[in-house]
Amino acid sequence: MATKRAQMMEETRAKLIRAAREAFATKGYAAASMDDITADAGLTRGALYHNFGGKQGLLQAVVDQIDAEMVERLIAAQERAPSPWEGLLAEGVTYIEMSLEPEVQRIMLLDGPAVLGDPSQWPNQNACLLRTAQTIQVLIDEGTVKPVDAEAAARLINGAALNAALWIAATDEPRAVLPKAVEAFRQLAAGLLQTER
Amino acid sequence: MATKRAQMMEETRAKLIRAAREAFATKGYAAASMDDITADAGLTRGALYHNFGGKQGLLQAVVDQIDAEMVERLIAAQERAPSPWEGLLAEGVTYIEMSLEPEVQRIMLLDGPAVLGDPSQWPNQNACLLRTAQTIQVLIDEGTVKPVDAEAAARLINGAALNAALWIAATDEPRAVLPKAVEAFRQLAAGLLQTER
DNA sequence: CGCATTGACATACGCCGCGTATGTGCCAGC
DNA sequence: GCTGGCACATACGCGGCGTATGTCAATGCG
Repeated sequence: MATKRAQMMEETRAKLIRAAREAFATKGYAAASMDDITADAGLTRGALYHNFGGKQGLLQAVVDQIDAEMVERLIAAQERAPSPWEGLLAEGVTYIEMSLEPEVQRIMLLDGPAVLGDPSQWPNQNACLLRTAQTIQVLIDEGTVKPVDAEAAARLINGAALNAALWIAATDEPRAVLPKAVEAFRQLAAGLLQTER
Repeated sequence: MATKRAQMMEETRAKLIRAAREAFATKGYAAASMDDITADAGLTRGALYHNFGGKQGLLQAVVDQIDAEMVERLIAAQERAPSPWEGLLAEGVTYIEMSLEPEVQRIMLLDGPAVLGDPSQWPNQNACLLRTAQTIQVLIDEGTVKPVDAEAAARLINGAALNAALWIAATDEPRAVLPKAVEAFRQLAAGLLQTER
């Protein structure tokens, strides 16, 4: 077994991450105090510094966790689709929908990049992005989409979806503009398709 | 003439905004202290609070100023293009290029949204976005692009350009990936075109 | 099985930065 | 020229972060 101390430590980390997710999502990174977070977790700032090195480290851990969950949902969405191309669209739509969740939006799309820098520089290398790039590469190889740079296309696709989500979330009637955004997204994405269809 | 006091006040605001632009761009919003900013401007925090109400107000003023400059450059780029469609592409490319500037990136793309919330909610209503939406609407009216929602398309286009820029800026050789990004952007944007071309 | 060591976490302290309340000098109007 | 008000400076308190130090328990070794 993984020596008692190690599993206690994992438990501690998990409690801190859980409390931090809650606080960062509701109050934002800057407004969330480490004292509050650690108190919620039934600990003190000492544990936080010991496990994560500081506030940024904690945010990084939270980001990594959410990123992992997101990529799992992306994969699920893509696998449910009837074709690889529909899979890419499904990923995009799923990304938009996930970005509507306050937690994702606040932590992954706003505070994350602002505090930790560009997502492509994150230690985890932003699994969501990698996933999309892989999917596009498959489509290029099978001749469905034009031979563009896969990473570039993934970036733009994700960026488009991201901003669509931010826009939707900021409007008064999110459910009214969502279909408009999805439609525009599909049109844009179609630009990647081979012309001789 | 605009009564001496009023123009002194404008001068004060200008000096503060100038110093804040510098500080926010280089150190980031959170790390930039109001004491440093006001000292650079040859003033104190009293002036800052009087004129802008606080740190956020100052950031808002900086954002508004940069946004105005950006939209001016976008218009110039669009007017230089041979056709409205090329104008839209030129706007996108210009947007990408502007987003490569550290000042724009840090203030407009990272800290701005994180601190002030989504750009579409800003008092100025983000002139860049409005501009793109107008351009797209013209293209829809003249039948060049499909009848999608102009605002939605503008959001996605800008979002794609934005993420392309963040990506480029984060890489080691920005000048190498820029053309790849631009190419992918043009392909994506082509998805908006009427199919019967 | 007892002791030393190390590691996980708590406690304590100082500094910095923001916001506000209060003070001061200087321009406008009568 | 005197007064009121405004633009800005000064002074103060509070909260939050980071670090240095302390404490207790678990591990490893004889």
